[in-house]
Amino acid sequence: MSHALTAKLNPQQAAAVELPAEHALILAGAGSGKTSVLTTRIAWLLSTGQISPSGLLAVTFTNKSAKEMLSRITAMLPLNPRGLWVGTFHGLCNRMLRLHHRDAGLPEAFAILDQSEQLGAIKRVLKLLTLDDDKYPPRTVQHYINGHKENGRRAADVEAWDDYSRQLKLAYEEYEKQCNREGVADFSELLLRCYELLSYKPEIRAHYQQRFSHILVDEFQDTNRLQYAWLKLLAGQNSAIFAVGDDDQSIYAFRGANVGNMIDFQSDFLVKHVIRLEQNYRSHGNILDAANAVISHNTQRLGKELWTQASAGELIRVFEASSDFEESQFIVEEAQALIRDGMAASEIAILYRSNAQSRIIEHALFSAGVAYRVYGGLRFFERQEIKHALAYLRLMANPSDDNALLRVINFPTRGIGARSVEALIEKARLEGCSLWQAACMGASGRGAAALGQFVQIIDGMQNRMAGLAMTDVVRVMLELSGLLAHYQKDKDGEERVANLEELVNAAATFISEDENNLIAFLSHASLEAGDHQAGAHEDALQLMTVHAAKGLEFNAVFLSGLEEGLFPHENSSKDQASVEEERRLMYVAITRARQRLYLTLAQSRMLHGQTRYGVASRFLDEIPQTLLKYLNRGYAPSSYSSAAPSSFNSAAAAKPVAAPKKATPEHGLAIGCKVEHPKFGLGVVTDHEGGATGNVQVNFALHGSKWLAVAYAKLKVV
DNA sequence: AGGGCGAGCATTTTT
DNA sequence: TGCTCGCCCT
Repeated sequence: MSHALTAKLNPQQAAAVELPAEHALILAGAGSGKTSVLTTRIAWLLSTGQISPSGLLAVTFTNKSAKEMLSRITAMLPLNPRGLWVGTFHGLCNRMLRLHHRDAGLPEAFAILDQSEQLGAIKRVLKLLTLDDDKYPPRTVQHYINGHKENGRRAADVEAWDDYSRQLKLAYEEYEKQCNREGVADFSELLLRCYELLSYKPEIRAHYQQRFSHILVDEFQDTNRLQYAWLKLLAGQNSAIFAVGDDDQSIYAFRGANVGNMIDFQSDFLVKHVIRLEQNYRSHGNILDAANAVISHNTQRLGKELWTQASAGELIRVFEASSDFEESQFIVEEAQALIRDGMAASEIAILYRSNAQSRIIEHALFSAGVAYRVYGGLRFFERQEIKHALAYLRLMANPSDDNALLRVINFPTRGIGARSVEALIEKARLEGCSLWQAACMGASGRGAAALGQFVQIIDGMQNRMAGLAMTDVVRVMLELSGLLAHYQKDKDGEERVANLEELVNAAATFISEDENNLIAFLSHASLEAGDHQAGAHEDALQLMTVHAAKGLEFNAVFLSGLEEGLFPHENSSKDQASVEEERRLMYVAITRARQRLYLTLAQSRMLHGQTRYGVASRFLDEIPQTLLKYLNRGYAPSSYSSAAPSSFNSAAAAKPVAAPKKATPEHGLAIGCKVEHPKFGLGVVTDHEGGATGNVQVNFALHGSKWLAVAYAKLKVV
């Protein structure tokens, strides 16, 4: 039995799949077949009869990987996917909380707040407490609250020592109260609430601990403290945790991921089995050598080196452009050449460190008429009209949801202005009730009629939804709320109307195992915001940040903006730890490429409305020269002309670029000149003033930008 | 109520 | 430079 499943695996993969029921850590390098190992492990456990489907819990970070895992398991074994506990951390916690909402202290129909809704809720709290927006920016407070929750701390557990921290703590306390009153949970609340449920309810904890004999975790390096604690609690003494991850691909520390969990895991759980998957099935040798060379500069590693049976392949192509404009021209022409040679556009990715870099590339692609797709835009359930519609649906499920009520009480406009809303809020505060209850009590003065009308609308929806299928519930809502009519009247509302109709389809497609469809549908909408953009499957060039590219692979990859300050980002080049994270990001970027990798940089770049002159990224220097092929080495700052022909068979030539506008001063240190300083090292001249006896501004690779007196600074032109 | 405008700001992001 | 946010004006 096991032979059939593991036949296609290499010895390390097979060993991992067939490990005994004990804690294990699988260090899976990029492209080493980790998903195969994870899914085959599950199939092996099930098919050898070691566990039944209900004894298994597999957790991932994204819905995409959860779906991928499910479909691969069900392809190997005939199983009902609904019975399997395979999902995201948030999805699984939501599932448990719905089942035990009473024990968790949540209403049955609790709503899930996404990031922006949480921010809105926090703004209301801050307003209530009359905290100054400048001193307590909502985003900061949000970060503060989530940070504490992700470390398992309730407001009561937070220490406050001065006025500032006392106010923050107070805001957290008020926010907690507000969420409880309204029956809503934000994303981190799902995890924390579930963790507390398991901590405080021994019988529930015992139930799940006995039930799940095997817990499998994907992308373990991305777990935060709370997720780790949750896993530990769930595992108890009897389950085996099978954790798969890659410390070298840990790129989410900024949102709480704690790579240290991998080390803690080994000691906390006395892990006996550590298996390294180092054979890479994705990239050619030169690409892997480059990745290995770069990542070897990191000090905090568990240790791993990728290798491949594939040939060395092509050299990595480096293009140093004079400007960001020229850089994007180069990328577009080169990509067009690849497409002409038969490569599918969707197999070509253009990666960048920050979203702002996409603009100029998009412009170049647009001018050249090349189809492209940018990842990272608004998603379906994040659209304004969909949010409005969902708010009505939420009110139908739970009218005490003040967030939802405030969103739509006057949308479409029905004469409930800011004054009426203020009065309503005040009334609810005095009565200690929800806005809905306050609204039901009726209002005095102007606006009373409008408020009554709103109450009737919601009541009407609730009355008519009984016994209806989800699609009809959505239709009734669109009708009675006036949303559909509103957008139909709007001359630019065509797309929004189409999206609302799409929402009806989404409801139709949504088949739930849950008995209360509306609540399940709303959870689904909050937890899976949907695809990033329409046309996902068109044949188009793929544009995305390096972060977004994690987990993906392409035949050809352009990695742009390889300059100090951009990549590594200047905000991350101060301390060693963040430089190491940037380096892991570089490692992720390089390992996305199967056959061909381009590294591009620009000497000058428009950033925040100013032209900046950058120095080549340190990461470029960390790649052995023998792996690189400079497409335009030996350019001169005043006339770089074209690159050597570099594509398979075309001469994609970069256009010559005009010389710098400012006249060259007498000392010869023109803008763009590379110089070396005895103390600060290498840099680039970015500005000058006062002629031969004046000053020059130099942007040093390792010390940032400085003004220096030409007469004294021992600058050497290099 | 909704648009216009100026100020301020500007990694990375899933759930 | 280009966007978002909030405020003010109509």
